[in-house]
Order: sequence, then structure tokens, then C-alpha cells
Amino acid sequence: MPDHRTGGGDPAHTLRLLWRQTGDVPRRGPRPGRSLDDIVTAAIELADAEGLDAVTMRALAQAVGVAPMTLYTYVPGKAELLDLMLDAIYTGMPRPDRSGDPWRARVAAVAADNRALFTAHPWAAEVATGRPPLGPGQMAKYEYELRAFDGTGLDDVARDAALTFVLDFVRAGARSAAESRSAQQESAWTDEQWWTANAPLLAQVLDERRFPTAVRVGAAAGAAQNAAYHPDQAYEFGLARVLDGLTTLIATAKPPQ
Amino acid sequence: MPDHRTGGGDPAHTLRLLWRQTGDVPRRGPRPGRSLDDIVTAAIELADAEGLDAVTMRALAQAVGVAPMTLYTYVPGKAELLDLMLDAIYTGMPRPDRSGDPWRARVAAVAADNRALFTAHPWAAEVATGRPPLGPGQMAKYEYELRAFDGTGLDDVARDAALTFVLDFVRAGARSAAESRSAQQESAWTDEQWWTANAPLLAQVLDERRFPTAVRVGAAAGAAQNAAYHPDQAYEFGLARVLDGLTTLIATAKPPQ
DNA sequence: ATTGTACACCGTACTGCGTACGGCGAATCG
DNA sequence: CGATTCGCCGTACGCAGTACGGTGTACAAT
Repeated sequence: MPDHRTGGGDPAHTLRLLWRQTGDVPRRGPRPGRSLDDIVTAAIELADAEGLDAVTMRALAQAVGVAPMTLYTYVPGKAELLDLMLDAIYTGMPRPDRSGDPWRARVAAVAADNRALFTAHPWAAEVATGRPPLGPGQMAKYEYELRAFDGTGLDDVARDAALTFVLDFVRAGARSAAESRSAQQESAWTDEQWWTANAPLLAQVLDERRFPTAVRVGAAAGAAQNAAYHPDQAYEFGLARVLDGLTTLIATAKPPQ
Repeated sequence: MPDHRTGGGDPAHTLRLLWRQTGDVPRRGPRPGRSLDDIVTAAIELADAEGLDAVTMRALAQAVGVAPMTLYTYVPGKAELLDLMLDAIYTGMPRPDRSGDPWRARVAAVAADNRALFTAHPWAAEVATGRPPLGPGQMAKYEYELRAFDGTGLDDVARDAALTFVLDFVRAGARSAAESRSAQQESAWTDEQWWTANAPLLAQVLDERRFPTAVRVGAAAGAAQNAAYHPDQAYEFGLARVLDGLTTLIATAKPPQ
């Protein structure tokens, strides 16, 4: 998991790029050969195909068809590029009108939408968004997702906390998946191969009398995970718990009328 | 957030190091000047003090008082070192007998213990543990934490899923905190400075009619986070939801007798 | 038409990372 | 007392982001 994060560049510059308007003043000198969107789109495609680590300035330049240093005429640096990539995929998320559904279905849908985002763009889960890209995509996403809690009786602070709670849960699962994927890519061992390689070695040193519960539960969990697809299981289990937890909160906040 | 992960080395070699026994056969040649524990301890201290990024083989070598390449006579590579560091801090975690407490208090204590671990060793939150360090520390931790669900009526698979759910929640919060800290370290901007730098710029481009909920809730949440310490708030809110969600599950699994 | 200038483009080079490789010298064994 | 083992480490390589400065083009002003 690389130390990629949004909000790494100069705020003023980053915001100008995020909220860029198409109409521009006539400029002197030679016309740019590409557009900023070309760069961002190519970066997203590269990240989708080969992971975030593959998005080096050299590789991206080659994909776009320019020399590495030429990228710096479009983007101040890699930090700003990441903000632009994220905001772009946020912009592309679906936002159907779900005002007729009950809140629980709406929140479940928000979770599913974010999960789908991370499936389509696994690299997005790896990016630290403590300082979110404050662009149009992020704002539209935030606006839409907050609306999922309409009618729950939660106040504004609780509403933000609840959304953060749900999104953090989805992100955590996507991160595990992304980490697993990049681990396989870099170590040339499948997760499964790694476990089967470890099992016999571990059995030699592991004392069942010292760790009885761990050995028993570990075996059961291991068997269950082989039967079905593991990340999906953890997601289903966790999402049910998340929604139940919010249900308890909302039942207290808004007693049944 | 660097792409540090456990389980990156050769399984056989890693396990041998993790379960190393002190009694050794007499060896030929010169005696080692340091012990493996010296290396691991120094690495943990360095990570505690300056973050995981500061643990470079060169910096660690200097801390230990040897040349960089000398480290490779103690550890096959950096991947194995990380496994050893993590298992070592797991070993040091407190494991008091809480069998008298109700399950909810026990699980809350497990969450608190893990949170304390990440407070003492913030770098631990950054490490991807999809392939956990299968050493004595990790096993003791797993054994102990599974016991928190004794008497809940959960079967082995659900018990593992529930523990994973709780630990992932705590880890997600600790990651945010760690990311925030390293962001401040590298960008020379405080999170707060960053937000106050962005606020006026964002106000110029942000249309309140287009994003009414976002603007309102964002303002309320921002104000609430300035009043108190933000990560603590998110933890308290989330933990209550997590426990409530598990309560609903357990009430269904084990009807009140 | 000419000149001045802003700007797109990019070749070179620097720092810092993990670590492969091979040499040196000391401690132990036969 | 030689042979062997093994701790130690100097050098060097590939790859990352990007600072710096040079080159040539296209427009604005004259």
C-alpha cells in the first residue's frame, strides 16, 4: 500500500485545477498538444489496468505520448494529479433518485455504490483521503450520500458521523482486497498459496494446548473462507452489523410515532 | 501511507525467525556483535519516534551501530523485519482475565486495547496484515481476543467474523490518524491549516444552491470537530454502532433464556 | 515584415530507497 | 597449523519524483 494521498499539493493551485472551466483566455506561444483531461484519463486507465504503483510519471508520459518532464506543464506534480484522478471517478458515480426507498435501503445502496467504485477502480481504496479532493465530484458525492439519511431524525453532526462510519467500513474492506491484490502481484505468491505454504510449517511450532481457541476457530474460519469468496463474506457480515448499529441509533433518535 | 506489508518474505524463513528459540548450537566463525532482538527493538523504537518511513535500512543500521549491509546478516530483508516488529508489539499487549465481565464490556476492552496499541505504535496501523505475522505474539493475541466472545452463542465462523469486524473498525480509525500525522509531517501543513486555507477558496467556487445539504452539514460537522478532538469522536460514535450491531446479531443467535 | 516574448517541450542530473555481489579478516575445527 | 565458516561491509545498480535550464514555436506589438 503506497503512501499515496490526496490534498498533497498547494491548495489554491489544486482547487483551480479541480474547478477548471473550459472557456479560457487566448494564450501566447505554441498550443498544448494534449489537454489536462487527456492526462487524467490516461492516468486513471493506467491505474485501473496496472495499479497505482504503475502510475509513475515516466510510465504516464509514455502512455500519453510525451516526455516525462512534459507532464509538469499540465500538472504541478503527482500530488495534484491524484486529486484530479479521484475527483474524476467521483464525478462518474451513479446518483439515481432513491427518495422513495426507506433509509436502510438507501444507505445500503450508498455502500454498494462505493463498493462498486472500488471494484472498478481498486487503486482508489489505497489513497488516503483525510484531505479530500474538494472538487465538483467530491461535493456531488457528499451531497448525494448525505441525502440517504433524510427522514432518519439524525441531526447534521450525527448525519456526517453516520456517513463517515459507513464509508470507512466499505473502504476498509476495499483496502484489504487491494492489499491482497498488490501482495500477490509483488510476491508472486497467491494468498492461498501463501497460506498452504505456511500451514504445515505452522503446525510444527503451534501448540494446540497453548492456543486451543485460536487453532479451532482458525481452522473453521479457514474452511469457511475456502468454500466461498472471502472478501464478499466479510462485506456481507459487516454491512449487516453496520446497518443494525445505525438502526439502533435511529430508533433512539426518532421514537416510532 | 507506504506500501508496507507483513508476510512479504519467504514463509519458511519468516516462521523460523518468528518462533526462534534462544538455545542455539555452537557456531563457527566470529560471534555476532548484536542479537536479532537488538535489531527488532531498535526498529520499533525508530518507528515509534519517527514513523515507519524513517525505518530505512540505512537509518536502522546507524541506530544499531553497524553498516547498512550488516543488517542482512540478521534479517533476510525488510519484509521479514516488519513481521518481526509487529509480532513483537503483539507479544507486549496486556491480556488481563476479563472472564467475569459481560461480553460487551470484553469486546469494548479488546477494541480499547487495540486502540492503545495503535496509539503507542502508530506505524502499526499502516501495515497491511492480510498475511499476518504467524508468530507467538499474533497467536496469543488471536486466542485472547476470540475469548471475548465466549458465551455469546456465536459459532466459530461468526466469532472470527465478528472479531475481524471489530478489529478492522479500530484499525480504520487508527489509519486515518496515522495518515493525518504523516500528511502533516510531509506537507508542513497542519490539517487545520489546510482546511482554513481551502475554506475561502472553496467558498468562491461552491454553489450553495447546487449542494445545499453538503454545505450545511459540512459546516456543522466542521464546527463540531473543532470543538472536540475529531478522531476520538469518530471512534466513540463508531464503537457504539459496532457494539449495537453485534448486540442485534447476538440477540438473534441466542434468544434470552 | 520583423522583433520580442511567453510558453510547450524535454534532456540531464540529483537524492534516496532496497539490496545483489564480492572481498576481507577473525574465530573455530580437523 | 592450514582450511573453513561466517560476521562484516564498500561499492554499485535500478527506479522513484522532479529541479533546472535550454530550445524552438507561435502569437503580439510595432
